[in-house]
Amino acid sequence: MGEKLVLIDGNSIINRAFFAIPDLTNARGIHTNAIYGFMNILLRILGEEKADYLVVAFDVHEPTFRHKMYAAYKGTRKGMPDELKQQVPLLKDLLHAMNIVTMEKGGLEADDILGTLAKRAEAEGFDVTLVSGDRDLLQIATDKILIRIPKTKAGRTEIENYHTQDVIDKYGLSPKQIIELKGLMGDSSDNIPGVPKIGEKTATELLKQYGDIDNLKQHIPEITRKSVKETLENNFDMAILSRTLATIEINADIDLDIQTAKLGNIFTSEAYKIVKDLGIKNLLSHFDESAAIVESSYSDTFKTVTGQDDVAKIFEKIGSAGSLSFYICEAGLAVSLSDDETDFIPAGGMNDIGRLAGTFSDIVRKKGIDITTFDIKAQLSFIGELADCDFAADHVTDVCIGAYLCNPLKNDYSIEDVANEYLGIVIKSYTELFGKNTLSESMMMFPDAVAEYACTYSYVCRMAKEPVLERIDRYGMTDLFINIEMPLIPCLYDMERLGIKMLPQQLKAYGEKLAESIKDLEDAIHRQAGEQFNINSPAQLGEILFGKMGIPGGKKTKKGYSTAAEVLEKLAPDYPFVKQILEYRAVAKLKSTYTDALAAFVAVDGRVHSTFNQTITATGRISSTEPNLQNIPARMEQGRLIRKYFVPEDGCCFIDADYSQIELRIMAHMSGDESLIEAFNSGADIHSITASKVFHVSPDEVTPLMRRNAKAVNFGIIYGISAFGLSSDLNISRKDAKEFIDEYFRTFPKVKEYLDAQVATAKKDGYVTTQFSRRRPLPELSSSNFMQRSFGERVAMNAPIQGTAADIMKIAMIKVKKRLEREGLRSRVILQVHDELLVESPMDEADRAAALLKEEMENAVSLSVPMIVETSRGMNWYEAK
DNA sequence: CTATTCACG
DNA sequence: ACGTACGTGAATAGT
Repeated sequence: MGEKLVLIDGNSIINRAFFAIPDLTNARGIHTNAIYGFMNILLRILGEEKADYLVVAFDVHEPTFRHKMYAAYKGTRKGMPDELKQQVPLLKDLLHAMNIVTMEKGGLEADDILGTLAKRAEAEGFDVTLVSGDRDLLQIATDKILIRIPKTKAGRTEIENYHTQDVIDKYGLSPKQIIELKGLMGDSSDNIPGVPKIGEKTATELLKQYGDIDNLKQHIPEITRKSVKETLENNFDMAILSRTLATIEINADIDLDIQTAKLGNIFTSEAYKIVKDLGIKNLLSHFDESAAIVESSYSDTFKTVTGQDDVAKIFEKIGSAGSLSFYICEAGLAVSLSDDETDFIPAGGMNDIGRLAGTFSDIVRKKGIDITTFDIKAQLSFIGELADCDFAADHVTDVCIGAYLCNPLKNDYSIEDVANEYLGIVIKSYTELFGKNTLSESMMMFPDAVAEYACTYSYVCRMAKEPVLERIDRYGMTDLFINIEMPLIPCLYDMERLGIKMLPQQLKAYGEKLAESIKDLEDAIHRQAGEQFNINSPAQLGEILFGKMGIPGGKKTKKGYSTAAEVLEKLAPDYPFVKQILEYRAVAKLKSTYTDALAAFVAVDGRVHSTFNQTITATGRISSTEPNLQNIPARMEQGRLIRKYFVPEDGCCFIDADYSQIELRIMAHMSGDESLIEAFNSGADIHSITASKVFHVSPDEVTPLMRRNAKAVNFGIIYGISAFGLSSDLNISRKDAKEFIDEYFRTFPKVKEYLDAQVATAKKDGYVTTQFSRRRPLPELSSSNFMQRSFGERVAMNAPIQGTAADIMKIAMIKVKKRLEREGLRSRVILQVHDELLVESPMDEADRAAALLKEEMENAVSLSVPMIVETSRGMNWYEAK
């Protein structure tokens, strides 16, 4: 048995991967699907073959000998989309990091390099495996050269294998005759006009009979089928040319000592870093072992401190430090006092975590030390006293939030990503270190790893602070960071800590009522369907509605019929059955999400403590989870009743303060459109005024329909208007929708100018910004894909508006908190729902609190239109709206 | 683990 | 010609 050489057609495989795998984009907007797909195939091949040597060949973007032969030749590089083209150099970098040899040569295609290497290696006694998606390569197959062609079947990659006999079995022709076959059939991608239009069947038959094209020429007169005979007579030269173009060069001038392609360790730490940097999570596990050998000289500076005297010394040092970074968790406290000193004090014994945290907080507060950490809100459960510190004025730096501001598009912000992106070092992620174990479990099982984890966390914060702040500054977001994002943290922490009182028993009772409706509806639906089925399953429901019952509905989703409310609502007037489905859905949703699930979140204090996340949204809004209190039903009465079970503490009431039309007002301000500004200054209902102006009628002639249309246009404008979107929303023709939009823009010309300018800026700079300089990158705008590009354009119009509204609300929250504290009131903001604050207020100060709220929110910023806030009061959330 | 659906602003 | 409104989170079904 000879040694084995594996050859891979880089261009062919990456192309195939690109089209087979759905678009994957990492946080920086870099497409990675083709790299991922390529690596999957590569790793699979290497897993199946005992390869001793490996070469990946690529095409070069310059004319090959085939172009010289035939000017119209397009070869394999035609039409490579941008998203794919960008991935090629990245793949090469990754391959090089894996110590894999790549080859490319001017004037040659990858095929020629592979053919030459394959034949040469065969002659030297190697076994060769050649991987390509291109069937032309079959001409190279021998008993020693295996051609492997990956194919995607039903989402799974299968690889077809061809030695000489396999080619004969499949095509009835020898490998050499494959070239003849290509010649006769021509190759549409070679763009050769006039090549005989002979199909595969006919061509194969001819070749079986006559062997090759040259011999066939002698026998053309014998051919009985007239059309075949004519095309051959007329286009014979082209067949010869086509054959020449399809012939793979096996004696190309290539200089490669196969020994240099010896396969070594491909899972290097460099490769790990690249894969991690590219954000291809599914690939990372292959490289896990290398993470263990990643150089970590910085960890020499980590120390675990236990003795009381030593611990006291550390706290002394903390007291005399001007600034420090830290990380505190149930396992203990890690503090970085300089670039080469990070100490970890484990919790336990005399130093229980409460005491450690208390001592630490006291010192930091008393001395006014500047502190840096990563996600401080999650650590305030230990060091809550620090929530009273001045988070602005540089006293607190949260590196996590800083990283979010610099790029708000990532799915998550982990300390290891920051270490990689800002420090260029690879650290082990939590999962890599502890798997699915909690930190407390890991403390018992691997105390040393926990210590190292805590120290690394603190160390990375210290080292990343400057680069992160530098980038924030370069992006013009220093003010946003220091004066909005940092001071917001205690606001969110307060809302989480305080929570909101709920009445779980009453809520459950309402749930029971809903359960009865569900049962009735379920029975009625099953009866009419004539069978039992799971109404909650879109697949089963679709089959019943559009299959069994024959209701016209058409397909809409990947997997079959769409049963979304949007579709069913159109059918409801004609089919009472469909209407019942909709009712069922509505009630089932309420029960599952808003009674049962919500009641389970009530803590021992009788309140629900949601988590408010500051680093989730692309626009700067905050989000709420476990439970999400920002999507409690409000639009439908049946759902809105849920709000009756959100109640204030005894002796308190709720005050709800709502920004009126904040996004439209922001658009009026940012566009500077006089008509729109004037409309807001007049104080009347904005949708009615819009209708009056757009439809050219006096304000008292505005019909409800006109107002409804104007409202939809106003919404559409904010979302990044398109005729299609508006038409589907209003259920009108696209032409009519376009009319509305055009008329709107004629009425408010500067709005159009403004929106166009946002898109233009986005295209030029690659991002848009809010009034307070918050940045939203738009990688989609450079896409060659129409749909993605259009999406980018809509986002360019929407993000500055939605984002500015988020900025303003954050400013208001900070001001409201400060003012409440300054005035010594006990009223507290307990919820934020994007343009609304819910305040729990003792009865005796409710009037003051309401006035204060309105004043601070309305004057949070000064725009060219008034900010109007409406407040209302109630003994539950339902009443307070 | 992904797709579908639906609740909110 | 292409095929969508912007931003979220949670429950459920089914691979």
